[in-house]
Amino acid sequence: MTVRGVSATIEDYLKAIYDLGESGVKTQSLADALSVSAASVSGMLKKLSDLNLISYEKYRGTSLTPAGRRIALETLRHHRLIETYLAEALGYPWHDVHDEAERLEHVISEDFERRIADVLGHPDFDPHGDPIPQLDGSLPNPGGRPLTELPLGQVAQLRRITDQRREVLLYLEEQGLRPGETVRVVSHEPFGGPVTVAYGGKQLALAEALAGSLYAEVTGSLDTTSESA
Amino acid sequence: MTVRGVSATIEDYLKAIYDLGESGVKTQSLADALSVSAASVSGMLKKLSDLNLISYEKYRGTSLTPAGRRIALETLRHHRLIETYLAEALGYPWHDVHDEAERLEHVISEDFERRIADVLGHPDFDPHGDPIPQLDGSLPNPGGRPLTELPLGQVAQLRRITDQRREVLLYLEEQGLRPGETVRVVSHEPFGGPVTVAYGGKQLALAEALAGSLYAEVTGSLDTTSESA
DNA sequence: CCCGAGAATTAGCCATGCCTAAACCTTAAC
DNA sequence: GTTAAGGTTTAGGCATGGCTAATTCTCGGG
Repeated sequence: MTVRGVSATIEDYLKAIYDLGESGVKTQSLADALSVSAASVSGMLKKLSDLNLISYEKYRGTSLTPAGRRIALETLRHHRLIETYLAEALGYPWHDVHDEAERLEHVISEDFERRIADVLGHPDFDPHGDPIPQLDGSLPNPGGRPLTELPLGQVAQLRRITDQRREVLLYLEEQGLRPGETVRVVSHEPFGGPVTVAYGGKQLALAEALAGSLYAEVTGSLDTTSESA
Repeated sequence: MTVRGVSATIEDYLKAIYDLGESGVKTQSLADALSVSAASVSGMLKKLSDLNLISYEKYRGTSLTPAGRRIALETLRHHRLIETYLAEALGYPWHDVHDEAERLEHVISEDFERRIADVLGHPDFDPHGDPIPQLDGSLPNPGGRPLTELPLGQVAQLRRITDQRREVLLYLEEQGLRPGETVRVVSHEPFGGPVTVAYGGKQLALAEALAGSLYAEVTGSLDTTSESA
């Protein structure tokens, strides 16, 4: 168990429920997210319900109680602060921070949390652009829209990548596509076709699903030239 | 379980066996060190023996095999590097690093270890003056002798405090007695009497047992004036 | 040499979380 | 409205690591 009186496993369940949505989280999606059998999830949901961390009606899905949400957000804050610290202070590449943070998040003290937040100047976002839950439980607004929803030719700044898979992040890194980059959507083929994005003098065609996990903020509202509209 | 294929519990047992001595470590001392019942220790010793991490004859005490020692040293290296990092990079006070390191040591990757070692310039000693096991398995020579064995009046530099108790470290810190300080033993009363040490313009009388856990290195071999010999 | 004290081990049990297999709901299609 | 499929829960186990109580061993003193 961790510093806060619940086990690391429980923290992982609450975190997973949190980012699977506001309510009606299904057993099977949790099982998938946690790489665990549905039966195990059922057992744990019973337990979390007894602990008043989730509300749960059998066969009906689950959602966090305020107490459960609080723990989920604290854990997420740990995770994202650690990711940021690993990148900023220890020079970790972007795509390597997740796994390390996944283990560290459960064992650091509040003191540790405070100290790295101080060193980092109380950041709002982690290296993937994900918002870091604040001490008061609020979430900074991440802003931006998925590349799939950006008008063609619109110049925008890449803000966030929500895909968590290491290989995907590694690929984007290799292609030089990371938060902060200025991008422009050149084309978006219909029927699930690829999204082509221009940035830093090159173009890249992305699967639509992947493009949907990249969020960019419109900067100057300047449209541009070339093979856009 | 940790990065290295054994559980955090096993790492703790091996670490405890390691610093309880070269051989013939007794069940009860392990139980005391780990705050666990002697029965639990017996069970675990059986298991560690099956894993070839210790050699163990029932009722005869135990000692580490090379494989066990390797894991103990790796864990200790983690622990002491983390302690050093917490103090140097995050401004932890001396007496707070132990508990935090105790949890972190089991979950950091080799990558993390390498990065903090780099940042710290591959130190030989942690904030308590304990030697940090090196990558090749060697231990830097800590040097120094216990204050109880220093000739009266001998000027020496405080190198190491082996007592692990937080309250004790806090006390020494409050008294300004920390590694690096120049000290001189003023008196040592017989029959377990206190050891009085002079440093930084003040004097302090320490219990003999405590004085025995403070190690100092003779610097200039100058004896001095005043109420010495 | 024997005996008792104290240390160590075994026996039997508990909690946590995981698993597979079997039973059970819910729902959508007919 | 019935039914079959699929998702969910229950039943029954396993591994880890802890506990207490009972047993067994070792060793020093007589």
